[in-house]
Amino acid sequence: MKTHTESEENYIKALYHLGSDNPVSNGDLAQRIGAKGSSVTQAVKRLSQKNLVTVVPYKGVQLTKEGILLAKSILRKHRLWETFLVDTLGFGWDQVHPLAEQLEHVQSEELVERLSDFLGTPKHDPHGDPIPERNGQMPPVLGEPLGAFAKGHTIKVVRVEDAGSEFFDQLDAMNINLGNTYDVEAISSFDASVQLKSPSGHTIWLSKSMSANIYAVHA
Amino acid sequence: MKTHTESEENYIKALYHLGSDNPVSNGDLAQRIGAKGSSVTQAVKRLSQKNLVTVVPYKGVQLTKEGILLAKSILRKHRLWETFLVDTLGFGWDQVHPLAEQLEHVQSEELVERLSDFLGTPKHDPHGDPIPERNGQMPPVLGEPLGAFAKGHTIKVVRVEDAGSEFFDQLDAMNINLGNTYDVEAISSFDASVQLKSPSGHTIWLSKSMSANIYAVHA
DNA sequence: CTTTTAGTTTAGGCAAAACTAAAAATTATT
DNA sequence: AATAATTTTTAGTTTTGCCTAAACTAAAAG
Repeated sequence: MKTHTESEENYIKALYHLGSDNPVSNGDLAQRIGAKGSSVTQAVKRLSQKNLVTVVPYKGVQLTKEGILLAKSILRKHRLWETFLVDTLGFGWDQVHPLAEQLEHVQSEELVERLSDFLGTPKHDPHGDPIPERNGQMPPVLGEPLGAFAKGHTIKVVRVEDAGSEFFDQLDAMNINLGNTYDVEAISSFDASVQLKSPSGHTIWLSKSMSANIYAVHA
Repeated sequence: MKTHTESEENYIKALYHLGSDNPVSNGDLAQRIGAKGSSVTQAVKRLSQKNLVTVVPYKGVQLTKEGILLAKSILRKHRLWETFLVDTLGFGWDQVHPLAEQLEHVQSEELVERLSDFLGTPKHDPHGDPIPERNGQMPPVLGEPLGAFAKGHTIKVVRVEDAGSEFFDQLDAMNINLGNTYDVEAISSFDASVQLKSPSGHTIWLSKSMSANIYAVHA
């Protein structure tokens, strides 16, 4: 696999995130990257010359098969590094994203594989997101949003969506972590807020915007 | 501490390596960096605008106090990552340099300090080179070249100079590692080659060019 | 004391990657 | 359908960092 610039890799990542099936608009991509539309036009031109994307002017950009594979390999690195930072170095799960963004650009197949081995070939990162495998296969995306469960069920938190540091602060304040189990006490039909009871007996109220970013399975 | 480009950091590193006390010539720096002299002239101009070096045209470049501190912080990262790669991920000591060159550019004070803690705040890297401390203090440079010891003494290998992959291959072939002890059986006054006996009774002959890159202390 | 040589700097280009401003194409609205 | 609003592209700049070629400096050789 050839080597790519960080900028290229960032565009590939962004495209993958915005959907690897449907074409992505210049504007959406610009917003996600944090650049102006004109810069994006130039960038995707460069990417298409490397066969990482196909561009239809005025219509949109789409990753090629090669581009998708590259995206997954970057995501693999990103999520393995996040796992390392949390599990091995003791960072908080709200701190690791910007660091992983730097580490994911380090080029070395062997490093990635050794890291994966060292971590025990994890299938999911500290946020519960699936870590792509060497071959590009994706482990399952875990859980459903809390709102999908019915009153009376016991659930286990398995994933949280990265919704900014305030979200994580809130989770920490409520002592909510992956693996925690709760009884669903109520789900408001009015504002979709959720009421949980922890095994220690504490009751937790979650707003809709909180609960929508928390995913769980039946315990 | 401000943030610097990788190119800048590479120049700072090179300058430090070529000697932080005496001024360095454009040519030496160019060779070390792997760029042309003209590129170096421009680069050091940029660096001097950031107060990282002082330049006297046609005479030479020298790191400022600020530059030396930056150099040490990069070296600290480099050597901590090398330690991690060897001790934690099981890389060979001959493999880690290019990887550490990438990892050393990751910007995060906290990451460095957590890494150091995780590794047990090592003072020397897998080659026996001193790891600068947070404050810039340098642990001792270990050992003397094998040729400095006299016949009959028992010595312990504590450091090897990075002299390319063939050198490391040779060390591996001879099973020479940091911490190994040997008896000095002979030092040739003719070609400065060295003859060692390992505890297991094997005798090893080292050419001058080999022994000059191997450092030891009295065991 | 001039000339040659080695080393350094300037000058001018090129590529990547960003920007602004203006033109063109698309989509939405009367 | 015609016009307005939005989006995208083009065109021209900027910065970083490299290059080659030409000019310059300093030191060594004649």
